[in-house]
Amino acid sequence: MIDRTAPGPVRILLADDHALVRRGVRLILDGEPDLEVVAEAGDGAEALALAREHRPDLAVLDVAMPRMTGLQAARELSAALPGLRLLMLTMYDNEQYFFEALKAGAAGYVLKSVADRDLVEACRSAMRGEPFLYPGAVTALIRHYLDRARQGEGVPEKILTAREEEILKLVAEGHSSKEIAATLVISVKTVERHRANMLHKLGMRDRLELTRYAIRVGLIEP
Amino acid sequence: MIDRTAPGPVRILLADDHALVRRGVRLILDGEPDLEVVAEAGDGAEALALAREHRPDLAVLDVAMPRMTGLQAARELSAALPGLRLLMLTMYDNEQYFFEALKAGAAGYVLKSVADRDLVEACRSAMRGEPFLYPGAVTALIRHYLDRARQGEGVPEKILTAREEEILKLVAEGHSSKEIAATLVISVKTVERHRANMLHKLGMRDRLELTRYAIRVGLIEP
DNA sequence: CCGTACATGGGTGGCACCACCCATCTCGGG
DNA sequence: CCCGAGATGGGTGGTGCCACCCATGTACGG
Repeated sequence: MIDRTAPGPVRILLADDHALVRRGVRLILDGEPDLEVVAEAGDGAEALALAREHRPDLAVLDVAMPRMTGLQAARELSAALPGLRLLMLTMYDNEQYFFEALKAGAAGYVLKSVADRDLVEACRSAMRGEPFLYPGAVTALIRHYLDRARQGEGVPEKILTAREEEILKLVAEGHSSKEIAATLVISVKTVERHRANMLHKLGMRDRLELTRYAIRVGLIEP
Repeated sequence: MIDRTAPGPVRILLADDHALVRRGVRLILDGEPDLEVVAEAGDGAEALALAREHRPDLAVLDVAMPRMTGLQAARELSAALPGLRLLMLTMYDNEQYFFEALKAGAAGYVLKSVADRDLVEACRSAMRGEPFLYPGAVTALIRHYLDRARQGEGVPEKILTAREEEILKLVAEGHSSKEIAATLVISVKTVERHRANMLHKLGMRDRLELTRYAIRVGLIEP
């Protein structure tokens, strides 16, 4: 665990699949004297590896990344490096995602549509241990959630299992059951089983509705 | 039309719905002595208004924006301001998008996953009147297309007919061929015919891809 | 230690989707 | 005045999706 009472800027790991966005965010953060980007990752797996290597104080993670999403990465990061603060960066103003981010241990949730000052403020809030979220008005909601979570109480449970989400992503990307089965090295029947379970859980009729759902929750891009 | 032989930096209009991305891209471009961002827009309509007001030399447009997509904005911009150079910025490495961008009069097509140097180079290429695109290898393809467009009518014709769009909307909303046929009071076969024509035109495989397309162009909400 | 949740796999059958083939009618432009 | 584009409709056949049925193994919590 890093000693945050020590002087020097906050050391930040930045993960986003778009190099252009990374570059821009880095310029914004490095422009602040108390913030410093020490590593950049292009996906969740890389973020995990770089975090182990660089031991940053704070990780700023894009939610939608190839290979491993920012949410998965957040879960792994908070397990592997307990002292690490997490800030989620996303394009989608989505409630489900938001709660998942909190459950994954994120200290804040920042939309890409916010101004650059807000990102800087979110970083500082995260390091102070304060929750930060985009509209600012919903802070009470978060605080309430965090309080409940601290007491180990009921949290908004995940609708889909990890495996189901994995398969949903592939379904929504347009892959056939056969293709998905080949990718995951499981039987076609199992893929169809998971898909059927998701359809039933979500009250949907076909993979087209699943696709729109996946887009809504930010699992894939349209 | 602006006199590009005059000295001074290239005056750029930047349009992206994410303020954070705008800020980052602006920092990248303003870091170059020959490039200068003179206006920022958050959606296509705003881009159009700001372009009329500021008369920039170059517009860098995100493809996916609310209200009016970058592609629509590009079409309107090239009609309203013939001297304006257009550069499309996108998250999607998608061939269909790419050709639509060219049809809309774009001089280049840059992925957000590219490095910042490439964006700067793309801006300079666009101002020199050279095509720029991401892999670099397909340049001949673009040049060929642009040559044809210069001689022939540069008018970007609509890809889908009105009837096709009507049916696409219903398809993307999840209605079956039978339901659509009943709604429009035509035969199931005709619905399937239109759908097949669209699949062929757009180079797609199934209605799932059509749905994502409909969401992209703003025909329906996810 | 037992139940529940989760992931895995199989079989059958109906139906929608989609790719081919074919045709007619209308309308506007060369 | 014809010709191409668009809208309309039909048939055949393959394949994938999806709804039912069934089962086994593992892991975790009460």
